[in-house]
Amino acid sequence: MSITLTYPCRSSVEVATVLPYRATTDPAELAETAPIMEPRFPDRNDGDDLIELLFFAYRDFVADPDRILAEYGFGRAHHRVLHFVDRYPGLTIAELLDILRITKQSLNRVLKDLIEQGYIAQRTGTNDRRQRLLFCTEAGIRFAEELSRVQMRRVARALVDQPGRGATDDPGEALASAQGFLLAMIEPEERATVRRLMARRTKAA
Amino acid sequence: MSITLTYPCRSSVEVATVLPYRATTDPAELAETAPIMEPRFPDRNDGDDLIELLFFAYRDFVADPDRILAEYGFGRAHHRVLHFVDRYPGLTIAELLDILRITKQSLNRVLKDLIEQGYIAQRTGTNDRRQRLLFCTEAGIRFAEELSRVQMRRVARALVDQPGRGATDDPGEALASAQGFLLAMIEPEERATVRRLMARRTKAA
DNA sequence: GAGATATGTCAATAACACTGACTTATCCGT
DNA sequence: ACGGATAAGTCAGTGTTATTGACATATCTC
Repeated sequence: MSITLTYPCRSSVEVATVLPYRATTDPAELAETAPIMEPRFPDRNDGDDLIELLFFAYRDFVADPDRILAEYGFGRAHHRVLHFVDRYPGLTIAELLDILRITKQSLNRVLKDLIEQGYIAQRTGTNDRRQRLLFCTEAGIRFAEELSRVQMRRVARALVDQPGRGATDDPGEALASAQGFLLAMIEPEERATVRRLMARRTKAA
Repeated sequence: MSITLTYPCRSSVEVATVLPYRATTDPAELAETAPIMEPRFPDRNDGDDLIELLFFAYRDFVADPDRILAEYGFGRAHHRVLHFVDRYPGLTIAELLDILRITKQSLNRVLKDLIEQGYIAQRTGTNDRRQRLLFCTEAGIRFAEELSRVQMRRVARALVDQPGRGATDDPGEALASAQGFLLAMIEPEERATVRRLMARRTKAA
């Protein structure tokens, strides 16, 4: 029942025919429910390892800025808002809500803090005057930069430090494969949105 | 001042001589503070991209189990405890606290819920009777498995789905490089601990 | 002008974390 | 066997981040 197309050398991921989950009972829709190729881990430890590594990596990844934020009396939520507003100036509230996946009320609390303390400023939209476009102030840019620095350092080191990678290995490959993996971890329907967003970045090289 | 050892083809990570940060002012210790090779992104967009991708990947990664947990009336904190106890039966409270990086009080709240509802059981340590060894009950194992399944699926797909990867590419390589990157993201002093922990896994292949 | 949209705001609640202080049981070295 | 250290449990209070539901305002679009 499970056609293993596994690749020769080692246990990693196999592809098996599996009936895809459908929320419908509509016969017309179910008719087109052909078996699809569903990837599986022949050794579930490989999957568990990756799940745990993601947990540990994220744990330490957020610990860096947390230390700095505590000095300013802010939390992680403030960091996320500041980060995205810094990187995508002119972001609207709706866009920010879609990125962060929190409610308007949750966003408002932290956004209010950042505006009141002069890190973020609002401007009424020009095309659509209902929108509030968000921008970082000078202080906001500096703050975002300070937070970014520690995370940037960790990520840069991670690309170079990888055990098993020789000095001859191209870190550009490590970067590309990390980006590829992380992008593929994103919900498929959201990938285009993320790509579109990231294409809007304004920082100079 | 910044010696670029960048690799030919594309902009990714360069290595520059940088004075490492030292918390000390002790001259003896400072004397041995030789410049070390500090990796940098020549194009900071590469770093920012990776930081954001990690955010988005983690956001969607935890969203899967969140939906299931909500049905049971549990939260993320319960999932984390259940996951680690399931995978490392006999885990002690102290070990769990070190993994999760939360306080005893925070752990106790969720652990109590899981014990009261029959997903986790405690046994007094045999070597050291002060310790409480944690184990999943049958129900706990099933619950953990249900939560694991959706995350496993996302991770397995991510290794196969990666855009730019042809069908000829070895997903074993994708797995190895994702593991390498995530492990390298972990605080260096913690990597050994994580490796040691993961070597203790008990699940059959 | 009507309905949809973007934002802001009120009140109440829950999940998850923290600090600080204290207790109990057990282990280990002298 | 005593004393200090360690593992765990617990009490009370607090803060951050999130939630829901309801409603208000301004603006856009047709």
